[in-house]
Parts: sequence; C-alpha cells; structure tokens
Amino acid sequence: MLSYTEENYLKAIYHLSNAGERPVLTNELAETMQTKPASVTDMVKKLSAKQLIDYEKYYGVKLLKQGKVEALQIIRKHRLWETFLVNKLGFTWDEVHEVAEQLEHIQSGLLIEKLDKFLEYPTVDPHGHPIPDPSGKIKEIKQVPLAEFPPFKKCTIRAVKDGSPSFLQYLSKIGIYIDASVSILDRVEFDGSLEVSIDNKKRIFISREAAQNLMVTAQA
Amino acid sequence: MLSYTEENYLKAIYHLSNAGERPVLTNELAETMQTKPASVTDMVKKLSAKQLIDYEKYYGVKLLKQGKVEALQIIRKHRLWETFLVNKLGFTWDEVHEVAEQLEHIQSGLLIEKLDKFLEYPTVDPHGHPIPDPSGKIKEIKQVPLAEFPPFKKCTIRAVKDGSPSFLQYLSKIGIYIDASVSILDRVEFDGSLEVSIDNKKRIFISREAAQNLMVTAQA
DNA sequence: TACTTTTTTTAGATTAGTCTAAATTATTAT
DNA sequence: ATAATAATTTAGACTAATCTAAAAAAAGTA
Repeated sequence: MLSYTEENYLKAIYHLSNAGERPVLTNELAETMQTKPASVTDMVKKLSAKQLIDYEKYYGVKLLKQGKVEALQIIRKHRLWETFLVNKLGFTWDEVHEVAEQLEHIQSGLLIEKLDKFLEYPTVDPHGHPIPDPSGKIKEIKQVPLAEFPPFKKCTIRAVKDGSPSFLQYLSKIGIYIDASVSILDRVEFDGSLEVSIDNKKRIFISREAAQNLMVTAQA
Repeated sequence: MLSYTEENYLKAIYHLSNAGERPVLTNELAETMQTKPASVTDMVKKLSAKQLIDYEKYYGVKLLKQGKVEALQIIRKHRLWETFLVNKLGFTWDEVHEVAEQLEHIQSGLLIEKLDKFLEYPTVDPHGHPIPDPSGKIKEIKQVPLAEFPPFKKCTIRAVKDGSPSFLQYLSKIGIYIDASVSILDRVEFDGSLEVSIDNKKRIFISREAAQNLMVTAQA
C-alpha cells in the first residue's frame, strides 16, 4: 500500500505530465509538492523502485502503467469527494479543494463504491473535470478555451482549467458557472479582453487570462 | 495541530479512562494502540509536554482539560461519520468502524458542521453511542445491561457496549437492533443465558456475555 | 570550445514514531 | 521483610520523509 506522500507524488506527476505524456522534471515536482529538489530525488527513487514510475537521472520521471492506475484512483476519489461536498453538503466550488485533498487518501474500496452510487454515478466534478470510472478510464470531452472560441456563436461553459479559489469566487460573483450559456460580443484589440453575454441576460467584460481558463463547447 | 497518532492516543486514553475518571496504565494503552510499552512511554511524554495529559512515571496518565476537549472532538467526528456511512451510504453497522477511524482525522471544522446539518443533527450513532455536541458536551442517557434488567418487563435496546463486527453481525442475524423492544422470558441458572422476546414476535436465547453487551432502558 | 549558470544529485543530518534489550521501579507472594 | 515477578522506563537504533550544503551534470553563452 502507498503512503499518503507517495500518493500525492503520483497525483502531481500525473497532472504535471499532462496525463503521462511528457517527462516531469525534478524542479517542477519540487515546486508543486512544496518541497526541495533533493527531497524529490529521494522520493522518485523510491517510486521507481516500486515500479510505479520510470526515473532517469537528470532527465525526469514518467508514470509507468501501475503508477498511472494509482494516480487515476486518487483523482477519482478526489473528484467524487468534491462532488459530494458541493452537491450534498452545500459547499461552494471554491471551498472544496483542501478538504478533498485529505479525503482522497481514505483507504476503502467499499466507501468509494457506495459514495459513487449515492451521488448517482457523476461523470464530472463541480469544476467540470471528468471523474475516472472504477477502472481508471477517463472520458475526455474536447473543449476549447473561451478565449479561442469564435465570436457571436453560443457556447456552454464546461470546466475551469486550474481553478484557484479566488478565480472561482470571481466567476461566481460575475455569474459564470458550469453549464452557463455564453457568447462573445466583442474582443478588445488592446489587451485581448472579451465582452461576453451570459445566458442572454447580462453582459460583462472578462480578461484574456480568465477566458483562457474557461473551457467551453459549441452549442448545437 | 495534533498528528494522526497523537489524536489516536488521546481517543484511546479517553475510552480507557472511562471518560477521564481513572488513570490509564502504559500497558493497557500499548495493548489498545497495538504497540509496545516503550513506544507508549515516549508518546505520553510528548502529550504531557503539550499539556494535554498529566503523566506520572510508573503511575499512568490522565487527560487534562484540553486533552479531553481534543478527544471529544475526535469522538464527535468518528460518530458523525459512522452515522453518515450507515444512514446515507447504506453501510451496515458492522462495516463502519475502520473507515470512520480514518475519516475522524480529516481536519475541517466546516466539513463537520455541514455534515452534522446534513445528518439533521443526530444525537446517537448507529451503535447507540451519544454524539458529543460541537462544544464537546455529551448527553449520557442512563442505561443498564440487558443482563441486569428485571424479567418480564419490556425494555428498549439503546446501544451496544463495545460492538465488534462479529457481535454486530450476530445481533443482526438474530434480529436485534437499536430501538428493538425486548423482554426477558427466562434466565438459565446454569450459565446465565437468557431467553428473550424481540418485538413480541420471536423468542431467542442469548448468552450472558451478549446480554452484558446490550444496553437497555425501561419502557414507559 | 570553454566558461558560466542552472538543474540535479549525493552525502550527511533531523524529526516523528516506532522498535529491542537492558535497567529500574512497583507489586505480589512467601 | 525479602525474594520473585510484573510493569515501566531508559538507552540506543531504525525507517520515512524531510532538510542543507557540497558535488556533479546539463544547458546556455560568449
């Protein structure tokens, strides 16, 4: 069984590698793990010895099959718990991350099975991120940043990419939420900010950075 | 903030001391913590330095005010989670202990507040044990072991005292549950076993040990 | 290419929680 | 009251995860 820390490393490697596509460097891992590069080196050696990752000195690490499976289990648990916190306990979407970071490490297959059922088998979490199924399969829906969506066409907000609490609070304040219907009314040349309409009801301006962090799909 | 292990020690001390009444010896603590007496000595020194317990060499430990507060918070969380697992997720009462042992250590005041509300402020857990309120107050209802209850008078099953999974499974199998109405029909001289009627529907024999572990209150 | 800078690794130390073995204190029984 | 036994503590060591400082390798630049 994996330790709390080992689980967190695997999860971080999964995210940083973009689901296992590219190698992850010692320094970036140190950054996201809030630790020192020397500590990372020690840990990746351990995970490598456990056949969970492929580690080559000075090059970086990559998830091996089993490491990816473990990472996806943790992500599954994290996202199911976030869904529970919002849908059942009435947390807001900016409050759930820290608590889910703890809950994701609870060891009980039965618990996750029953939680999944209780939530009626959700496929996305409150931030629009897909929830891996029990076998670790993830249903990726192709989405594009709002910033790159054509103007005047209606789209649906599907997810936030890297949603920090303050960004999420800001979105709530301006009335943007998952499944909101949005269209771009104007694009400001100077800074790339956008004027958008939300649900055909209100018009607001959002920055280019914000629009890069909002993932959308076209409407039928 | 307390570590996982420190929390478990405080909880164990609380239970072994019978809510703080009597001192707890190193060996009993070692037994329930599944560890060695030498390790206990180290830990109680640490908890003593943190002013959570009063430790006197060769004599034992007692909870101090703050230690008791901490212990009751953990017990509150444990029992709320057990209630959640049974009432919302459909666990059986014999399946919840291990999982709740993990969940009780999640650090989030907001979570427990919201969980309590979601469960509609329960006062007892699935084993009939009282749930401390947010301030740590516990509402003790005076109960007596079924083994000591007078015959032919109706009583209500209120709690199991130290309910191991196998005992709980046994109770379910013979149809005994919290709030069941029971009366003693016969007491066997030889071994102290009892013939009892459950809900006026069925009659069964239970051992003296079992009857000692079932806490009841008289019916109006 | 050779020098400088950055990144990464190694070596050795630290902390929390645990252990074993030996020493000490308390309890029990004669 | 004293010897035997049981309980407890101390001393020293181990593991996991971390750290700092120094060494080594890779990358960038003149």
